[in-house]
Amino acid sequence: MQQFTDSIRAALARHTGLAAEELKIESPRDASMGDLAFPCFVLAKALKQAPPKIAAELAAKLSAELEGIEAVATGPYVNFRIERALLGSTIVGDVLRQGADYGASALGAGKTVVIDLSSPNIGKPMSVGHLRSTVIGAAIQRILDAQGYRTVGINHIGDWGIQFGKLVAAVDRWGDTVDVEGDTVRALLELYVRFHDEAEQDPTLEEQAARNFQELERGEEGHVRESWRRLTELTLAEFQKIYDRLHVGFDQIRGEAYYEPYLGPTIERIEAAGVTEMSEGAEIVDLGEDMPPCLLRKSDGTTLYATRDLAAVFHRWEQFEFERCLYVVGSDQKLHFRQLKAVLARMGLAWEPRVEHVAFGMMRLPEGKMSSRKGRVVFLEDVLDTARDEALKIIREKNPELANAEAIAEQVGVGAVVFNDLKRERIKDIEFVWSEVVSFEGDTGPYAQYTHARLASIGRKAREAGEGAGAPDWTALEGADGVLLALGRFPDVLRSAGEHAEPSEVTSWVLGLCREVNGWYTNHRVLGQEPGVTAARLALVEAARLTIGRALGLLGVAAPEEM
RNA sequence: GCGCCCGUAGCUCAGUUGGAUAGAGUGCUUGCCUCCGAAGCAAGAGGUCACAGGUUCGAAUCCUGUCGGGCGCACCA
Repeated sequence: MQQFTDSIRAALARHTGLAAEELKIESPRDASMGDLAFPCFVLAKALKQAPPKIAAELAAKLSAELEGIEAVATGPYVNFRIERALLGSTIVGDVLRQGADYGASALGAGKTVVIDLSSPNIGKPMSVGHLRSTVIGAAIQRILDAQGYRTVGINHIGDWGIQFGKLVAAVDRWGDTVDVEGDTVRALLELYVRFHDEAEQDPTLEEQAARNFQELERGEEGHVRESWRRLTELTLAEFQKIYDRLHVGFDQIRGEAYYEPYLGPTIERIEAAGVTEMSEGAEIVDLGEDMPPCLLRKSDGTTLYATRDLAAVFHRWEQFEFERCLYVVGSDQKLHFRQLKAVLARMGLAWEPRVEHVAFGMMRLPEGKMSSRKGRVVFLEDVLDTARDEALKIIREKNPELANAEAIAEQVGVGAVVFNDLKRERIKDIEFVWSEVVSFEGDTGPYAQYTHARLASIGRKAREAGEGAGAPDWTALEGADGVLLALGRFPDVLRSAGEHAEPSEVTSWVLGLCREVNGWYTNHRVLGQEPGVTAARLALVEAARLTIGRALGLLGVAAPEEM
């Protein structure tokens, strides 16, 4: 596809005197008008002519010199129509030649992108809210990987803070009433809630918690640290089961505790930049009128979240000299990241713009905001299980002979949940509605998986029948324009999705491709045609299957051959 | 109160970074399984792009204001 836009751009540049990069080539609103379009408004001022006149003149000149591309003026637009057989052979050829690499590029060669994703808290359950950071971050990482970036996915575990003093105190008192070893997360949640309930009557609890955390901060290798370490390990092991189901891995798993030794030097570094001051007994960086100051050290001398994040970002810069450092964190923390960046800016660090908060909308329940304290949460594990069970039910009904039904139900169910989370623009809030999450029809992951399975099935049948050999007759792809153009757009979609850190660009594109493919093959039979016709259509089927599978893979959704 | 984000079909969302007659899914009403998998396809109805101004050849898109919703606002993370 790129070759067509390139040659059109080059020809336009020759005739208009504008630089090729300035010429915006877009798609016509109505596909019947052409494959590509150039609006002539930009030239009107310079040439002092009406856009329709410019379009007519350009069309005449370009038609003559572009091989295989017809240029027609429609009002103020020049519309380009690529010769059908050429379009088909070029795009299908590109896809099949590049195979699983189609859409990949070397855009990011030699550049590193650090991605902070998932980042659950020890002692709290992984809710459907954490799902967002995990699947959005992982999709962004895969999309950037495909463009040649070196990516470093970091799971920044919340394993520090006063709540661990509370947790250790609670386990010490009531640990034997719950199953900490076997069902860690639920047990710790129960203890945490109990701690807060009983602390209202018993002030010694808060005192104990504070002593515990102080011991932890001192770095003392005693009972508290031992207990903290054990709870962390048990929780992480439980989280790992979910990461396995989501097929998400990390290059680094680091708790906030990792940065403890760096906190002192971090504060010294900020002090050395001359931007710190004391205010109400706390050490702060003043950030002007626009936002509250950033607190580095509380009046009792201990550090805060922001201090640890600053330590982490310095550490990451020194380790990687990243091109971008992406924080896939909910939009409720926007102010925090604005402050973080403002501190870096005040320090005069040139790399500050490379730090980006990739914010995403909040997951809300119909009855209100989620709250683990009020028991108003949906556990991710339950969601995945329910979706898997629902998928299995449908498989038993629609495809009872399917081998490995359980394994495929897992792929479909988890795929539905993941895809649903990546479907809309990430900044938008989501209301969690069960019926939407376990829906497998329309704009859903299973719809894309189904399309993939159908295409795979046609390919299988062709191999069994020994069809598809011989020279393709590319004119047999008439009516497949929508599929071809969608396939041709894929590399651009990936680039844009990476640039914007926006996986939804890939989901909505792949749904569009699937819609085109489904429409096409219900009207154009592949098998049992003239050999040239079957060969061409089969090649398109294979190209579409590969690309859909590839796109789903980047999103973290499995693409089964049968379902 | 202040700041940031969101507002497009009954509902959930796209809308090619300012371009042509605003599109999907879902729900509703229909039609299609002797024909490569009906988790599918096709058709119909459904819109003052929250509202009011402004910027220009052109605005759902940019600016200002209003309304509605979400999130946040120094010693939690």
